Amino acid sequence: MAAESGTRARTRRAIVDAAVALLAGDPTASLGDVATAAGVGRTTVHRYFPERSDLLAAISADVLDKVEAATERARLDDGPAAKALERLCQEYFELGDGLTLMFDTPQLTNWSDWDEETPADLHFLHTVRRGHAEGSIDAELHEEWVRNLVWALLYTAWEHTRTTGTPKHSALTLCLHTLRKAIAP
Amino acid sequence: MAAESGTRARTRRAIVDAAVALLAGDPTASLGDVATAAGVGRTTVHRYFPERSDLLAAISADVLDKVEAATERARLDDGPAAKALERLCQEYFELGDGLTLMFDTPQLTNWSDWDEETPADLHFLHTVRRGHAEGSIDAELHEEWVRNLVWALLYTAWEHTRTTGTPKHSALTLCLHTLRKAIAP
DNA sequence: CCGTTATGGAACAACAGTGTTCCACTCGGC
DNA sequence: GCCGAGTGGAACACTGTTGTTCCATAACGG
Repeated sequence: MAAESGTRARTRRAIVDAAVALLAGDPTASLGDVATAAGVGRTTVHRYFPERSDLLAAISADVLDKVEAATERARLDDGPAAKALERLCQEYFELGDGLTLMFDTPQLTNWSDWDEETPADLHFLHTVRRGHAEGSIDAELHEEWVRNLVWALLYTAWEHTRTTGTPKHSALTLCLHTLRKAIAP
Repeated sequence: MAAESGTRARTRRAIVDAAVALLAGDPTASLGDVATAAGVGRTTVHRYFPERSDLLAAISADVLDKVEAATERARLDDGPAAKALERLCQEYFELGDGLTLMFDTPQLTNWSDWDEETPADLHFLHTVRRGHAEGSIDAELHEEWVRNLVWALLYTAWEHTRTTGTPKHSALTLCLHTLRKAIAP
């Protein structure tokens, strides 16, 4: 795909970012709302994303990119697997709204890209197996369960900040504390 | 409220039950879909619940009732608090779709009834505090965090059965195993 | 068995969201 | 400054959902 002009790239980003923030709060928000939140006209949104599904696909790809990048940063292959998962948890926590969105908008993850076998996912599952082998992760907990558990804890942590007003770092601490104990052998 | 005729009570139940099952899968399902799922005409749905919000309110009340009943059955005041929470987890797990619905349809819980201070909720939080005092629950984990954690684990367990095809009892076992370790001091 | 009670279906108006077109505008970069 | 890329807004048709009304008919109960 040809490189977009600076202006267009910036507008596209504004729309996608606004959409993520908005849809995280209300997955049924209208395109008009997205346009307003992005500070652009509804027409412009349609210019970039002809159909709603196109916008959703773009969001999906965007979040996927961020997840992959976060996974890279966690350096899953370094040190004990249990510690690696904690690092990953910290990185994922930073994804914020993107996290919430993925969690309660399954239609997004069932998209073309997420063949349930994204590189990040495979790397994650592999790390859990490594943890099982080296004894740093409870062998009773199946790989998929650990994956779902991590996502659920992250979602809970964000939810916790929203409902109780707990500062983010405290929520993250609780999240990591809980994860550490849960996966310990 | 005057007792409803047997027929009406039965129809009302069919509609509410169908709505819970359907909305758990897709919170945006139309009233027509609900009617079909319940095996009644759309007109009939409107006869019982003039507006969509009326149906939602009825569902909310219904789920709330079931939560209260499940909480009763768990006998939270008996034995160690940690064990009590495990029993509660088992009872809540049986709520099935109602669980999913509450989890990702916050608009329901923000309804009139759920003043964030339902009897079941208060009893739950009180039990956690008891656990803190008697030392059976990790004092680092704030009451609200434990509550959110339990709900998240339950949701995860159900999600796990759906995506991996794991039998329900296995998912519940994983859920309880994880909870036990997470809240242990 | 007969009347009340409950239901299903069709038809309707109203509404919100979507997707499209067109035109006037403004902003950025050469 | 100028030109074209990029934008905003108005207007439109279209769709699906909602909520309403009316009537024929099925089911239930005494």
